[in-house]
Amino acid sequence: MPPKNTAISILSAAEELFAEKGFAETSLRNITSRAGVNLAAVNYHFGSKKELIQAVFARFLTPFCAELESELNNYQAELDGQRPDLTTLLGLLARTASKVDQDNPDRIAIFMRLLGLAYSQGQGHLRRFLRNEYGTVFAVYMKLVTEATPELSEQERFWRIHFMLGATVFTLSGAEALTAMAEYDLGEQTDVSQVIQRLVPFLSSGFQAPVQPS
Amino acid sequence: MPPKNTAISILSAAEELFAEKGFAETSLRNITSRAGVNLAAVNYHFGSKKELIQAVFARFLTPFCAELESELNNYQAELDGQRPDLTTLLGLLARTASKVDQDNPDRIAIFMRLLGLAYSQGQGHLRRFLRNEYGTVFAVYMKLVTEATPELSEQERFWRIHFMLGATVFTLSGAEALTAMAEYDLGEQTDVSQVIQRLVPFLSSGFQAPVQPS
DNA sequence: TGTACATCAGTGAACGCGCGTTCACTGATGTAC
DNA sequence: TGTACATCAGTGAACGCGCGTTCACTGATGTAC
Repeated sequence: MPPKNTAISILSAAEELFAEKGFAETSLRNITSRAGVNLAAVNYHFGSKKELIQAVFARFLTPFCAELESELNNYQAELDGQRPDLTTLLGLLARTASKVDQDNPDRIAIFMRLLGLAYSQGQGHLRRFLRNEYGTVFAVYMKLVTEATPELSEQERFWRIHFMLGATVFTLSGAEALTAMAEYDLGEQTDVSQVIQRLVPFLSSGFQAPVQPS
Repeated sequence: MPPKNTAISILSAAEELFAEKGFAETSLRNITSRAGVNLAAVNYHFGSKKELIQAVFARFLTPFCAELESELNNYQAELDGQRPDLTTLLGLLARTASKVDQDNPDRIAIFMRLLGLAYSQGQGHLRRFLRNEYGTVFAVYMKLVTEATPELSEQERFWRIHFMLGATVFTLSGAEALTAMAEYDLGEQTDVSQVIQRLVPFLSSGFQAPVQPS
């Protein structure tokens, strides 16, 4: 079956390879040869390597953010002015992530890996792109998290959000290696959705920890 | 003041540049021109770029692990067979990190950034090098963490350790950007040691969260 | 003390290679008259 | 219905560039006799 759409083949190959090796380490020759298309097709369809990277993120994030937005609207309507609950908000994010790509539950892990790379490698163009395109939904989510944790100072909340983000991005982005390690060391099979299930109570407790207990 | 030792100038320049841009994105020409030395000096002193990367890690980790080992011995002697305490173990790690490079408290952030990069970029050679060189101390620390949390199953402990590692590596490796963001958004100055102080209760609560509360 | 040789730290220029990008081109499909 | 032209998707080969590495070399310092 020859691929119908060259652009889509390129996006899929790029997504896999970027997640495996990083952006700089993946060449357009890698991508086009895995996709089975001509080298020049990347620049034809996307303009440049940078714009290809952005397109890979957009293919995941556009449906994800649309779904999240509608989930948030539902939840806000359901609340009807009551205070939101942090664990519910975290669960909502987890549910959105698994809903957006039902036939490939590991897609979220691949995307987290890309997100981690985007943070750790330069990619300033990407951060700007993401903020411009998807900043609004994120701000709504943050507003609800703030309402759910009125006992925290702004500073404390700021840092704890990043602690959560770190635990999530790091473990899900390394999920493939970690589940393999867990199976080898402990003899138990785990999949990404189980990792997320374990994450939620950890994050919830951490976020709501007493401030400076010692 | 001309640098006394070419090899040390190279290590320092490489450490800075790797942390700023990543391994693949930093060329030997970048490094040698910042260090003010000849391009060929890297291969003369270290053999190859890979071995330079390993040397950068070794310069931090060798004193760090020596210090950690002696701290662990002290603590074990002090315990005298009693059960270790998780928060104390986390604090011990934090103290070791700040002790090892007193005149540059942000060094730990730079190192965490390198560690995060090592995880997220390929660098299989580096993971092998780190396990061979420093695996033993790490195993002792893990044994104490296990004794401190007998109520957790092996699986749960395994995952929670990685959640902690993720929160730590991610926030400390992005510490420069995050403290700047915190200052801009919230008008409050923060340094790395304060971030670590905030981390410890978060991690401690997360690690000891009730299993599957919902 | 003097001479010969070895070692060490560093240098300058070049090597081949893989990279992202460009460009003139092809062949198929769609549109106007 | 037929012809002319425009658009689109893709191609093959080449471009210049920066990369890590190599190599023959230099000059200073140390060692043996």
